[in-house]
Amino acid sequence: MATSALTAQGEDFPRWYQDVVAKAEMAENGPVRGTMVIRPYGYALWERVQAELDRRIKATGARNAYFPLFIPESYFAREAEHVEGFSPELAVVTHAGGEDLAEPVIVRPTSETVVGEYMAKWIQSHRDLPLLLNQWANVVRWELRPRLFLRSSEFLWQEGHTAHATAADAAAFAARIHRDVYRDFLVEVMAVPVFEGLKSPRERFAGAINSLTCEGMMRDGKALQMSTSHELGQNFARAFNVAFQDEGGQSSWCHTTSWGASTRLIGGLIMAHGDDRGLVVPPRLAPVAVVVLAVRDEEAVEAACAEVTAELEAAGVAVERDRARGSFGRRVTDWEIKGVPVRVEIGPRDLSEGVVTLVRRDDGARRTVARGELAASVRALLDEVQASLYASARARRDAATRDVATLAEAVEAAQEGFARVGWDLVAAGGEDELNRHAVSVRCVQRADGSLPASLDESDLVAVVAKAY
RNA sequence: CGGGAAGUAGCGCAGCUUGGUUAGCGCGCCUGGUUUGGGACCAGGAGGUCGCGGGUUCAAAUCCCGCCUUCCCGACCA
Repeated sequence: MATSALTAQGEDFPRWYQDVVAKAEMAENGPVRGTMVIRPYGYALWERVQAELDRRIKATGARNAYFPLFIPESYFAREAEHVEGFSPELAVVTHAGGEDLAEPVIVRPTSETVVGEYMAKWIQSHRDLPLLLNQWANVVRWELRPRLFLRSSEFLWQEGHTAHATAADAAAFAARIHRDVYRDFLVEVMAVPVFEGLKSPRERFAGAINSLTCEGMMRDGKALQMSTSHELGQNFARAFNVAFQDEGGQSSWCHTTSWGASTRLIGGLIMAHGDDRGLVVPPRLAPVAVVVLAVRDEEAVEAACAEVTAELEAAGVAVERDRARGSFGRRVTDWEIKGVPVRVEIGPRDLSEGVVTLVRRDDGARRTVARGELAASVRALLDEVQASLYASARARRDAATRDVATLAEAVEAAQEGFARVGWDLVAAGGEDELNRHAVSVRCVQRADGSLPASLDESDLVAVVAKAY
């Protein structure tokens, strides 16, 4: 057996991450610093993320629309915190069409401003509310320290924007998106257990009055924000005159929300489940859930592979037949790096016994099943793998999370994983102390781990960690 | 943007300290053959402005200066 194709996680985690991204043929750097070329396999994963999120987003009643890439610079100036938060990472077009522009144009880092402008036109009456929009788009935030999928100067995402008549309605909708779109997707599809909670005022989105987050734990113990949902209060409505008349003819500002998840989720997928053999993709997310491999290049074996592939396809399984040349071991390794959850291996021995061999990517366990039970066995095995990935991610996360009583203990625990410490302690000046040690407040939650209604609740707990 | 490390074939590297024939090695790639139940082997072959620009020198991958890029740590962030 040859040496590993990848740097071991324990040896150098960031290097391992890069190796996986490269060797699984997911993405590479673009010619301009911070840009990313997403290769077909990486994009197929993103398309699965899109499909699952889009379905859930539409189920909430939101509809897709598209707003322009270019935003007038003046829009940003209208919301003070927003412009302050984003100005360091804006890309600005000052020259186009062969001359200097009268007003510079911002390449969107997010679209609250331009959406606000059009919401104002579209909303007159309480009957126009709620207005529930989503867009799939690229955005640009100039990054000083780019990293494929995790931090690139241009990335892909969805951003939802909604307008409501009341603060309570806006808050309820943001919570619904958080729960029914993001948390449900992360847990049920991506098999990533999440810490959910509210962002501390310091970690909040620029211009929001409240931010909800799903935080995942990566296999090196660091945190990754997987999604955010923001209550924007009336801040943007005021800045863009998004107003409506109620039943009594009274005019008031709308309450808006925004919420997003990005290609960063692919980075989270890699780091939440990946192991020393490469990527590990949960079956429900996998663009290829099953790969069928011929152990030997023999006619009868190839014919059986073709039959099995067709049978699984007919059974609704995302199956691909391995067509690569080279030794069996090499082909196996290549599919392992790509994280395909289940392999069907067929060789002469299987043929003579009327069985096929099924191998799990996550634990390497193999079993043989009768040809007649193939489709049912594969489906059951995929469900098993899905459940098992979530369970082991959950076990790792719980083992690396400590409840502590002091800031010093929290900093110490954050060297290896997450710490849960009283929010009162953190809010009373403790956040500076944590930040000095590169530890940040990932979210604030109730003691039982549930989502609080506001930071004003008593006995809240801060989940703190080092973060990507 | 601050601190550190590095740029030599598609990828990973050696050579640089002490300047001097035709710049090497592994993987990958191409051709042919033998192989294939966990990263196969043999034979032949292609592939290089040594990151870019300038300087020193009879002579620069090697020494000097500037710039660019990448990676790590920090600040910022989805």
